[in-house]
Amino acid sequence: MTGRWLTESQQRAWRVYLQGTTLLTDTLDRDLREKHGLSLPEYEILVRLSESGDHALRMAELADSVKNSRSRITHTVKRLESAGFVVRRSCPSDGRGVIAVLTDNGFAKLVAAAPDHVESVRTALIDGVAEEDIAAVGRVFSTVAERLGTDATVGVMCSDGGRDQVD
Amino acid sequence: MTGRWLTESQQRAWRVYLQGTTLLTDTLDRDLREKHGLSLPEYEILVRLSESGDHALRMAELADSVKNSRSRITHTVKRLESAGFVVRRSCPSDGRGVIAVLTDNGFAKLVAAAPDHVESVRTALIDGVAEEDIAAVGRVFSTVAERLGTDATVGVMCSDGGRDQVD
DNA sequence: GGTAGAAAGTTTAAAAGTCAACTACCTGCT
DNA sequence: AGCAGGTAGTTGACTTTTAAACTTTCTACC
Repeated sequence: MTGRWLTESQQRAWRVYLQGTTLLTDTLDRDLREKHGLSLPEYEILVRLSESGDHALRMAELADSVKNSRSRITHTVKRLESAGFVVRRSCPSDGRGVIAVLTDNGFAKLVAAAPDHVESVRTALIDGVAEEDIAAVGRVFSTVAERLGTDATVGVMCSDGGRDQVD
Repeated sequence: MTGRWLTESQQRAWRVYLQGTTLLTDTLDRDLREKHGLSLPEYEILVRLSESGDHALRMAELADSVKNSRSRITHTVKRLESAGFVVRRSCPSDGRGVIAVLTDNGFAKLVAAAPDHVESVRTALIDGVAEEDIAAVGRVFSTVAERLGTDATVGVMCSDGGRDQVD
C-alpha cells in the first residue's frame, strides 16, 4: 500500500530535521574553516586516514567510509595533497589502486583541529540533549545507512597488509 | 569545563548520522531529479511557497524557512523562474523587497512530485523505524535549530497582507 | 596466452554553492 | 530636509560537487 502521507508528528520531525542538519553542517564547516582552514569533508577524510593502522587507505575505502562518490574523493584528496596533508602512493598489490597516505603535517593538522571540532559538535548538537535521544538518532541513521548504503566494506585492500613493498 | 571528548556511544551515533544524512540527501535528491527534474532544494522552496496563503513569500522569508543564505535563494529562485515555476514581483510595501510567487505550472509540478518524494522519505527514513525514535530525531534537531538558527521569523512581511496592490 | 567484461581512479565540463562587494531603499536622528 | 547606518536582494568571481566519458589494470574463461 503506497501513496501514504506523513503523520503530523512525522512531518514536524522531518521538517525540523531538514532545517537542523542544514544549520548544523553549515556551522561545523564554518567553524572548521575559520579556525583551521579545513572543510568538513576534508576533515572527515583526515579522520578516516588517521584511524587506519598505517595512516593510509585506498581511495575506494575512503569513498565508502564517508559515503562520497569516487570522483569526489579524487577531487578532495587532490586538494589535501596540494595542501601537503596527504600523499598518493600506488597500490603494490593492485596496479589500478591508489593509496592515500596521511603526512605528518596532515596528522598534525588533524590533531590541532580535532578538539575544536569536537567542541563544536558538542555545543551545537550533543550538550543538553537527552542521552537517549542521541542514541535514537544513532539507531535511526544506522537504519538509513544500512538501507541506502552500498553494502560494500569488503575487499582485500592493501592499505594495512601492503606494507611489504613500500619502495 | 571544555575540551571534552565524546563518549563511545555518542561517537557511534555521530558517525552513523554523518553517513546516514549523506546517503539520505543524496538519495532524495537523485529520486527527485530522475522522476521530476527538481533538486531537493528547489523542491523545498516550492513547498514553502505552496504553504503560504497566497502562494507567495518574500525572498528573506524563503531563505529563513529553509535555512539557506539569501544569495543562495536568489540563485535557486532564478533557476525556478527560468523553468517557469516561479515569478518575481516587487513588494508593494517595501521598495527593496522581492516576492517570489508560485506559478500554476510550479504548483502543478509540486503536486506531481510530492507523492513520489514522500514515498522516498518513507522508504528511506521512516518506515520500519520506531515512531518514538523519529520523535527523538525531531526533538534533537529542534534543539539544534533553536541553538543555531537566526532567531528571526519576525517582521511584517507583505506576502499575505500585501494583496492590496498586486497591479 | 588472448580476450571480454568488470573494477579503480581520473578527467572534463557543467551545475550548484559560497563569499564579498555592490545597489537600492528604508529608518531614525538632527 | 538631509544624512548615517541598517536591511533586502543581486551580482560576479571563485570553489566545490556532480555526472559521464575515459584509461588502465585485473579477472575469468576459452
